[in-house]
Amino acid sequence: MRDVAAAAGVGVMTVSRVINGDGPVRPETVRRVTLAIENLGYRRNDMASRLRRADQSTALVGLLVDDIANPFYAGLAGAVEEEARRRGYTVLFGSTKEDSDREQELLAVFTARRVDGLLVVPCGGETEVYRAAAGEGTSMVFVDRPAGDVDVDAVLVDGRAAAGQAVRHLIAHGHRRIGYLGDSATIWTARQRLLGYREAMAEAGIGIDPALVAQGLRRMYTAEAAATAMLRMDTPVTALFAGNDVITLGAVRAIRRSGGSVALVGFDDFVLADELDPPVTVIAHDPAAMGEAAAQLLFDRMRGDDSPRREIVLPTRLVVRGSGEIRPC
Amino acid sequence: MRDVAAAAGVGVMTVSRVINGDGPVRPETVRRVTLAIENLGYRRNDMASRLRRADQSTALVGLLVDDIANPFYAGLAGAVEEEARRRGYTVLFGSTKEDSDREQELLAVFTARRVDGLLVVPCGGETEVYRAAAGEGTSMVFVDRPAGDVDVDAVLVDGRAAAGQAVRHLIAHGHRRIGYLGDSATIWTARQRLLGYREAMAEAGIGIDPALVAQGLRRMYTAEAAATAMLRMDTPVTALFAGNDVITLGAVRAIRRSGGSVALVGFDDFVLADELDPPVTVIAHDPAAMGEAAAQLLFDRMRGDDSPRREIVLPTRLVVRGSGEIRPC
DNA sequence: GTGAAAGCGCTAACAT
DNA sequence: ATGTTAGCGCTTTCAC
Repeated sequence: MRDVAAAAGVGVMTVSRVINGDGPVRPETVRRVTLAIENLGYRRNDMASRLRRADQSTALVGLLVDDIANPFYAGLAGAVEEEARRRGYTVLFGSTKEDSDREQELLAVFTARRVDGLLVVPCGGETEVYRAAAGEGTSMVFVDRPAGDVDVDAVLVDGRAAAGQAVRHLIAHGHRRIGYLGDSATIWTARQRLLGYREAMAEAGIGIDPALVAQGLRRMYTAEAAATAMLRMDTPVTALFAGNDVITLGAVRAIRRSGGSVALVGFDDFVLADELDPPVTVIAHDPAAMGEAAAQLLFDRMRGDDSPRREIVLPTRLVVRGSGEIRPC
Repeated sequence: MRDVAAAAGVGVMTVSRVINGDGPVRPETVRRVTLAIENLGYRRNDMASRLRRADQSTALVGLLVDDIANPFYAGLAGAVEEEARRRGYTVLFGSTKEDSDREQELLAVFTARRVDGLLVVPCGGETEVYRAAAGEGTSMVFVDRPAGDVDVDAVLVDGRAAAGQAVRHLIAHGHRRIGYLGDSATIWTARQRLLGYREAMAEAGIGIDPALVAQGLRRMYTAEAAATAMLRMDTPVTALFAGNDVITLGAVRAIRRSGGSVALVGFDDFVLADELDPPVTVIAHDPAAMGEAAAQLLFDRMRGDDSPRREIVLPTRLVVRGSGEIRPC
């Protein structure tokens, strides 16, 4: 910048004014400075600029998801980036892989960079880390899950009600031996969905066989194995409820390989669900809508909205396609 | 930091030394400073710290993809983030949505933030922007596609050869009326794949009917419509080659809806490809491997490797599953 | 309209 | 082992 000022024969302050396009500068001076900038290929250092600025804003938001490679979080991330870009913000992102240490590390890195806002899919674990990360000019919004009793906005779906609806749907089609396939119990959404399953079963007066409840399924193949085991029991399941998209894929594979006709309702919609045979009945919701809502909430907070904690519950809907309407033989 | 220094009764430099864990400080002093840090809830401003540092590194890398919501780029992003995190770098990301203006804007934002490295899936357009972005302490690597004649490393697959292999595979199964469904001709990969298609057709002495070449398909539904049109011609296609994952999904839908048995080979593998009926034959390659290779190359460059431009070509393989082996009736 | 000086939060280079 | 001074690249404040 000093070089530019020297080349244009002006002070650094004038260069600053020209770059920022504010403050009074004579058109002729603007031209000279612009020319010098061109010639020297000068580009302002945004970090240095922001350091001295009054608003103390970095125009940075951090996004922490379970795993960006998962289509659900990828869709969410796409919406978040879109909202951020529209407002002139840049997105830092990280995948926690459901590891608290890693989450804490990423949170520390982001806050050290003084992000203005934080969008977090919290993994189960100590909630103290969130309190430490938020505050002092850093707003925070939870996405997909809340975290303990932390006083932070959250955008969620009612997985408990939706899972209940899914399981009641299976029960209505004559099933009583219904298997639950879910993610780790450390994850709030997984617990909620299991709760919905239990409630629907209890409502119908069906006792729950512990062998029909598989938890901790983090990958498609483990889900497939768990589903296969349930299909090969002495008294096999006649229906399965799968707790998320990845698990549903595993269940689809297991059912197809078993050859039998077993009912299935999955949580989360996915591409090609309607092209499988049978098409897969799911509890659908919109990851992009979730990202957008969360981003909007976050930017409201960043703009100074200090109203009480808000919890936005997005709708889910049961998409009937065929796999969930198979009756037990 | 001054507050901490005052509270601990030391100079700011001692605080700096304690935070960075280097330089000689008496254990007793360390304790006092650490305590003051705890009490005041002090956290170093990473941006300010890096501004003054000698290496002039921001520990930031930028990732620019077509669309993060697309599973292919999401997988790539996951690998990039993993490699970056391992090395203590943070990832900024953006989706260009194949819009040159948007790409240029994001590149400008990233370079203004002085990212140490840039991983870019370049969209077709002026190549001048890349020259402007790279250089001056910012390394750059292209992923998935090169850009014109810009002297920048690239990690690619040989889409031309792979597409040729796919089309020859269809020809070997007796097809002559083979439709090409591809993305915009502005995209290098799309052009390469079309080239492979043309070459394989020419090799077999099959003239290309322009009506069988559909380009510019950016979404599943447009691809579906284009495929449907080819299936409903007076002399319909007996086989389709789909230029990417999204287009393949559209083609699958079109074929299933048409009810006929039309052969299909798709570019890019996708989840559930083997669970469809018929299972989909594809040209498979690994987005995560691509992200990893690109990140490694980038970090090598950032470490000062100034060897001539490298071009890493990752392998593809034809995964025979059924849809590509259907013979014309 | 423009420039000089001070300072954002921190570290390099030298003191002591 | 610790403190002091200068300065990273920029903007604020205030003087001209």
